[in-house]
Amino acid sequence: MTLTSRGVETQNAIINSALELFSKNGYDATSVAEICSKANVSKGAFYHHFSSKQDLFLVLMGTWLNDVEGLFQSVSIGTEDVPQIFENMAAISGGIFDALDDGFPILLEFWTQANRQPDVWQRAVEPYHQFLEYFSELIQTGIYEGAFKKSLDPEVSARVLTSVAMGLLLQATFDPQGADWQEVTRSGIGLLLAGMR
Amino acid sequence: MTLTSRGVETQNAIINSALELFSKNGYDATSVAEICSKANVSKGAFYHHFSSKQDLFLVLMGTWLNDVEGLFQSVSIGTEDVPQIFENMAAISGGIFDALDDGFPILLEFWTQANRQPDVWQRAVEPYHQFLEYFSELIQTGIYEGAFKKSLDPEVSARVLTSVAMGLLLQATFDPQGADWQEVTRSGIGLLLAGMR
DNA sequence: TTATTAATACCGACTGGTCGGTTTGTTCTC
DNA sequence: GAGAACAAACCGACCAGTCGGTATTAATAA
Repeated sequence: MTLTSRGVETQNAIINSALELFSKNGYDATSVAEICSKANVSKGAFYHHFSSKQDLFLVLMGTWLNDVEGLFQSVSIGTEDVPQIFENMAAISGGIFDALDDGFPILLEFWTQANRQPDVWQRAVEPYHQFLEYFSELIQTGIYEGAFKKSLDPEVSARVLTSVAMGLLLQATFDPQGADWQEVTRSGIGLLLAGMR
Repeated sequence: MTLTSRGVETQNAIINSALELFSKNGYDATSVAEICSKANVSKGAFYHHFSSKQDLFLVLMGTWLNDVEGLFQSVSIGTEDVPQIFENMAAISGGIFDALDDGFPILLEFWTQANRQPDVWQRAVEPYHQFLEYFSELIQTGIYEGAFKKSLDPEVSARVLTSVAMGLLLQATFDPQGADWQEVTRSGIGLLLAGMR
């Protein structure tokens, strides 16, 4: 099963269309025909490249999670002060998701699908755990450097930090005009870091 | 347009079946026929009581949000120490959602639907804002009582607190076995309160 | 108490249309 | 010319919602 350059192009077209439609209307409410139409591609082409709608979803989720991981890794280079890293993350958190086109809605879609379909769940847990571990290690370093109090449990704190981030994104997506979310995010991370010192 | 006791019973049967199915499989993946079957009710009965599938969803969301509000109000009576109230909330947060049958998955469903359908959004914003206001007032009281530092912005802090709660529920639903979520919740609220003092 | 009326509650077959996926055949590309 | 890439017609299952008609229940009159 080789791949011509033309093939890769249509694959990308399908993936991009699907990303947009899934995040706007959800997995179930998005039809394969709709995806094909937006990608200027026939159904035959679709099922030549993907074995099913779910298959496309899994591929989509995989590539998206990879992209996110790359972006997050790139944030923490050049700085050694751990609290500063978290504050940097907070400062650009909006931008990170903007850079990924459709941002949080699609993550929410991944989340709900993973809660329902075991195969989706299995593909999502590992990146999720890796992400937590990355945070955990960062916090551990912070403790070692004396920036955080020694009684802190890195793993637990990592989950709390993740919670704040996810909760803020959830609210910001739901009610974008409701608050200055950049300010709320900055303040939230600030409160948490203050509690961790 | 009156209602016989028989009518109320079938209404409840439909609502309960729908609650279960919506939270398990989602709104789109749940068919009206499925709901009827589970409720031992015909399609005719369904459309006698609800004008559409969406209508049922809105009714369902309304009653659920009312129930949640009642539960949260009932938590804060009998105590005057504001930080203690939050710690109590954290302690019973798991129980609160257990008491509401299907807990967080259905809330997630409300959230995603509200992000997509304007009418759902409109019905959800008001309770959401009321909830935030309730938290905000609680924090304001805490500041007045000297439990929190004066530089704290009550509204912003309320949103941060909500974020932690939602983020924790999100993670706990996704990965129930991944951690001792009761402990993580306790610790998370603890960190936040420490930062607020 | 009983018969009548009317409104509520309900049934299930049916409809127009959409869905994910298949099939058959054509067109590119190497 | 061989296999990859694509197009479009097609299929059966399923969907939300409708409709003509039937029970059930409550109010009213005899």
